[in-house]
Amino acid sequence: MFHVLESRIQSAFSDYLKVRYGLDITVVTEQPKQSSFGEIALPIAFQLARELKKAPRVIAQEIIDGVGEIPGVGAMEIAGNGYINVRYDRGAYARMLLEGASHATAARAGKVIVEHTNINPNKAAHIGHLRNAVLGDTFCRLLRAAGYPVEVQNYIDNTGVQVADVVVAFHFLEKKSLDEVKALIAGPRFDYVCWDLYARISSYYKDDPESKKWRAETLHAIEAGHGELSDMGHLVADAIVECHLATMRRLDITYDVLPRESEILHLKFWAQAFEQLKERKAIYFETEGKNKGCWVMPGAAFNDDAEQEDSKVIVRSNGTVTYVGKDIAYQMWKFGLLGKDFFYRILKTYADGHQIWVSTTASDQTAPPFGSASQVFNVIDSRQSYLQDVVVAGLRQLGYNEQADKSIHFSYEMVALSPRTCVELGIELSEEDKKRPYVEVSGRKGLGVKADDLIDKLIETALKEVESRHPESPAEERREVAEQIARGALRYFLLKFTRNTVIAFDFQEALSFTGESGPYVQYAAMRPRKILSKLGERGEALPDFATVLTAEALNRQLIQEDFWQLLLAASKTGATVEKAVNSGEPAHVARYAFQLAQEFSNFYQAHPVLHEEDAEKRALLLWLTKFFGDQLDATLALLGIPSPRYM
RNA sequence: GCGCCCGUAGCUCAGCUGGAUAGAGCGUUUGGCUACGAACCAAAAGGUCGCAUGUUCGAAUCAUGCCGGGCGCACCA
Repeated sequence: MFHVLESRIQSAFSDYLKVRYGLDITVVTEQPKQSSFGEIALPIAFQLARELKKAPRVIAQEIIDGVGEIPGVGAMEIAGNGYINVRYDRGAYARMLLEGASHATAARAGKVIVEHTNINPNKAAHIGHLRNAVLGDTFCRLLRAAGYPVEVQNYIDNTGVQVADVVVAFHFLEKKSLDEVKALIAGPRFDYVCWDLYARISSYYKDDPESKKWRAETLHAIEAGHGELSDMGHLVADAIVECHLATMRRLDITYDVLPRESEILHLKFWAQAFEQLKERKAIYFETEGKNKGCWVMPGAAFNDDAEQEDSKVIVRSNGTVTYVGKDIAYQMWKFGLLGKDFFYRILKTYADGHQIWVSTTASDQTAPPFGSASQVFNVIDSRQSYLQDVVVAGLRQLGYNEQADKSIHFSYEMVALSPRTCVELGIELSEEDKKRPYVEVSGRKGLGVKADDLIDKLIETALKEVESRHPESPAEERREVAEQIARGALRYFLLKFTRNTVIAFDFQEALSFTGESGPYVQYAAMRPRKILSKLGERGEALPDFATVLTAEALNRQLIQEDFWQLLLAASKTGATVEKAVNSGEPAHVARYAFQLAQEFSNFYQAHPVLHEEDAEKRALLLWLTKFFGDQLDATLALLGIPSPRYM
């Protein structure tokens, strides 16, 4: 609601400036430094001072006098050297909130695709993958809240080197047959088995470089798509994808469609893209130098200043296509530029009816129309920004400038480990590493925190707390609450950092349920519900707010500053979502949730709602309680965090 | 060597489309459960915003240069 009034003020000002001074400028608004200055501050007079050659205060006065009445605005005043501070009409504003004035966000046209998770299906997910998935999933929720139709994709590289390596380990190292691998898949934690195996084969390659020929052989078989090695590749990849889906499900993360690399190959997506790239001279055949015999994209295409920047190989001299090439084809498909589509089948249907589709080479199932988006967000680690630049350059070279502009690398920094956590995990550190603020994880070495281990640990920690506080509750229910708290703790922990901050993962910090944490917010969100249910237990009903709390009554009550500030804070959800979507920063919403929780905890402490005797004030307190509870729950939902019924 | 990111309180981080007295959490010290549950609240201490120059009425925020740290720059993904 806050931003509705804010934009109303902005347009009133800009209309006036146009008429009065003939100026067409965008009016910026800010939050005043101190709440006592009002709700909105406009530094517009400073902006105009030079142009109009007048003192800012004089200009500010002219504007205030001229701009006239703005519905919902109570007063405007000049402050400091020429700030214009705007105060809302408290009663009118509260009344708008009370009536639930339609701030229903308008649906926006143009599908947005968000691609996230994208874990190589060859081992268990780790903490870094969780950051990717939680960021991507939360951003999807925010986009939907802002009115965008969203399609969630999780790309599966099921024919790549990493899958091949695990197949090599099973087949050549462990001499396992297909049936033996199937037995392992049926057993517990197949993704953990592969995690160790992947580390083993990686070090084996190092000790015995000759063994790399196994990889080449396996990769070739997988790409050709037949034979035992290929079958095993599919078996492993499909099983690991199931593990990943289950892990993500624990955090309430799901997908619409899983496009797989095997279909990109077999449905000849690349061949189609290759023709376009050649035809439009986006790539050329190199006849000399180190890249002789390859199709390459000139360095100038993706790097404007460096002349000596190396070209990027797209097709190798042996005729196979690189990952970047395949990614260009995939990116073209996302925008509907390829002239080809996958076939699809339903991979699974969840209890709530949500279906996950997966690409396939032939199908008689009718799938929703996937792809053909007008905007694409690729949630990918910042370490891959160079390659993402090449992909976008590919679109541009093909003449798809509009799509290139709408192709966004939603990058984030890695999750490393704090030295203390390394020690806990039994990872040996060099003296040099011990002094560093963080240590990078390595899948190849098998170093890292597995996602499921972390979630288990969080649940265990939460369960202890819940058990000590609610010994009388059924065990099953306590478990459910503990799971919700764990989910809240983890998602909040991963979201509270802005994207370009390296997270030095630390168990102690992640397991903390106090201070700026998910459980703190969940705890605060539980309190309004508790108050309202206590009211019911006393046999009292909620007053009819709409009749008791007239604009006059609200004005009387909201003179009290902390009530007004509280209400104001809780009305900024929409503004926060908008800001987070525009800046691509889910952390803004996480911080907002924490702020709301703080405000309410404060209120809770200061005003015993049910003990209030003055009827009008009591009605206000109850309404604030109700309103806050709803806003807290809604904000948590935006973050994918559940609100436990008790804690 | 080139490119991208980071440097703000003891620690971990917000704030960066320039704007009023630079903010949180943790930790430290102190106080608050006979209240709608203390996973809470209140208070205190704690800052050359890496350094320098510039632009500006005004810089943590923009520009340039330096210093320190991280990550990229494969016919791997």
